[in-house]
Amino acid sequence: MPEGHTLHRLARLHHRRYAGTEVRVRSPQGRFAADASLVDGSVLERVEAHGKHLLHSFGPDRVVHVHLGLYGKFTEAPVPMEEPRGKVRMRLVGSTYGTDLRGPIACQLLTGAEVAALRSRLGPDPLREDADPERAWERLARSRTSIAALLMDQKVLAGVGNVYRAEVLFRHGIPPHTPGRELGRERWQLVWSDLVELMAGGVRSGRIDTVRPEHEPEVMGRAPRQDRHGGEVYVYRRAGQPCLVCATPVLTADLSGRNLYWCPSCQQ
DNA sequence: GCCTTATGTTCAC
DNA sequence: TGAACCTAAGGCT
Repeated sequence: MPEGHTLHRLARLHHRRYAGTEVRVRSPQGRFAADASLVDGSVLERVEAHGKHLLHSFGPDRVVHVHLGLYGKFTEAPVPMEEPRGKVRMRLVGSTYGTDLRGPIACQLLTGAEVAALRSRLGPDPLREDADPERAWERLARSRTSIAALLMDQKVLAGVGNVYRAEVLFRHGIPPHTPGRELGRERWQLVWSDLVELMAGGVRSGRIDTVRPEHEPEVMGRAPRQDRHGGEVYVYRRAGQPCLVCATPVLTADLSGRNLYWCPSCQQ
């Protein structure tokens, strides 16, 4: 589930639910227990996301850092909550709601300096006001690596995952193997502003929808369909199926361990 | 029920 | 480049 929009959506939700109040923080599973005891009963000051990283601040030197990885999930329930079921890494309970975290790749307490180090490893995040797309362009402009690989590199750009990568390249007709430095600055600016818009939509809806109005099922005279993750997309996980625009079969390939999808005809 | 797969990252070689 | 990690859902039998 987690590309950047998911984390920003969670940040927004957790801020609304829990910020400004004292919260109980515990680790029923135990793996986060020592850190949890250091913030348990404290006032949660704010929650924010940077790329796919979620930060719950209890003070400048007490920041809970969560990265969901591929499997991590938050669930929530009104208080009083039932006994935790399964492996709950962190349970955070406020006055009206509580939330359980399972299966994250990271859940740890960080100091201010550690948070700064984390941020310095991340490229600009299309979902953050403070993002500077020029920083990403500087990396792209001197790289022979494919744009498909660069879009997924969190040091270049923070928050884009496998779905947004495939979809934004399709929407701009960019062949995925194009070297970063051959993209051109103007094209990059268009891609960036499209990501800003697409991902903001993802934060609002909680799903990834990338199909333009003119290609929607009703307009194209085909049956409505949704990707497994709940949204409507052009090429992601549609290998072998006809392109929604030109009917050419969608291709797939392994690119450094991740599945890449594209239309060889629309993206030339 | 078992097997595969997955919107991710890190570490060892 | 490949394995490891953590969990759940879908497809298969």
